Amino acid sequence: MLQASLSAEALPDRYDPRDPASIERFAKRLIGRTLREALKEDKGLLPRPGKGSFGRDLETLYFGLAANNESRPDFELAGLELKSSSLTHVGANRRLVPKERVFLSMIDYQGIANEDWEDSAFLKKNRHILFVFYVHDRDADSPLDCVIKCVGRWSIPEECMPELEADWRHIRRLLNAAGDGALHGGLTNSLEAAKKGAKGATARRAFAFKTAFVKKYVLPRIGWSQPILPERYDDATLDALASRIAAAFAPYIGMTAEEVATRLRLETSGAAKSHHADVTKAILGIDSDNAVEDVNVRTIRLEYGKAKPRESISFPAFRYMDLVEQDWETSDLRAILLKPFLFVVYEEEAPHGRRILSTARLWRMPNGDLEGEVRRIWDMTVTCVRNGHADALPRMSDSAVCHVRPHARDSRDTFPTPRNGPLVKKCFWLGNAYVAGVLGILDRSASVQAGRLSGTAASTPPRR
DNA sequence: GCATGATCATGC
DNA sequence: GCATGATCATGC
Repeated sequence: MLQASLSAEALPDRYDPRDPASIERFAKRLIGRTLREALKEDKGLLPRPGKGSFGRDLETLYFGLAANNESRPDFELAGLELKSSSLTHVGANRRLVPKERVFLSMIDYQGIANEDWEDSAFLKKNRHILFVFYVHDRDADSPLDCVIKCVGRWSIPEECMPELEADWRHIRRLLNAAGDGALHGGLTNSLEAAKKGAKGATARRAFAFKTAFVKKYVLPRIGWSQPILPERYDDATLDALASRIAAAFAPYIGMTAEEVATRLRLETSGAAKSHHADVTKAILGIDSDNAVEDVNVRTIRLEYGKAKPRESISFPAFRYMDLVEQDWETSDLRAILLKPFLFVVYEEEAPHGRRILSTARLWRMPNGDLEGEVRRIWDMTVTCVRNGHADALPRMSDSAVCHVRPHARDSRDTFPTPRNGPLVKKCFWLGNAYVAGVLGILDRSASVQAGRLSGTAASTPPRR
């Protein structure tokens, strides 16, 4: 029945070595999996357990490239260098940050003396990079067992060129003047000459992007952002956000919340009980400690074979005394509904079966519904409370879009009203039939019925 | 089966 | 202790 509207578009199982976009699409198959899983599932390969080199195995086993030596980019025909590195969790919020500097090509101590920046070996090799970032997991035996989080093509941003050039020149100058001994990482800002390989006399240096540079100029440009949610939502932003959300959820469609939690190495106190909201945040790359502001995130549970969710959607309880002082234009309800929703749907795959993530849909309430039906119900509610009818507020049968119902600890949990004494706390709800329409899970006849109940509301086509 | 009222679970 | 998102219970 319900199609996973954001399910992964089929990603290719091979790539065209001349086409950077094709290579990137192929690489993105890795997102959400470990390299070991990808090698097994896609290539039938079983690398030895234990250590192993992520970078080398990625290059040779996954992409089937010959181990490349220096100067030319790994994907030579596409002019694209392959680079993998890791992210790690830090701080109480467990934010993800680059774990270490990203090593680039080795410094050619002799060659660099005669180079200029524009035709440097560094630029030739590293101007265009396909990055593959995995999340470091201290429990994993090998980097091959770490989940790959972020994959994308990247080119050195123009705005970074002056600084990189300055760093590069600085390194070259020191090398020419005083040799290797004069170098250390602290001398430059973005690009450093970092020691690589066994320590001791044999150690050589490679160019490396510093972690701050990676954090600021690499990750945000390859689809990684933290948080993912912007402040304002015109249509263009919303569309852009929708596709990013689609991409973020795609690897997890079809999994249960627990499987997603495991996959994301979600550390929750309650282990198996990991809350759906935390899973959603984790998928979006938002720290679970942080509130998701500016978007109404809601989990929808759908029973097998049902056309609409069992439950309506609640909002915070209102204070009757506040409510009667508000104008619609500046009301709490309007403010809430102006923000987009992210509906995350978990659907039973069989009667009483596992509940799997089936859809994640970003949606904004159409203005007509907001200023029409919702406003009508809001006006009715305010009028009732003002006039001493706070005990008879709009019910579900009054509108498929929006109604009022209790939202309290129990029936003794009350707020004062202007003229009816204390009454159980209540809030506005979005009707489950309306939400079903939004999600596009009502069939036509049901839509018509919901439309009749709600005026134009439920027949409003869902945003794509 | 659904609308309506009631309450739970979690986290701060 | 309360706000918030989510879910349960019951009677029509």
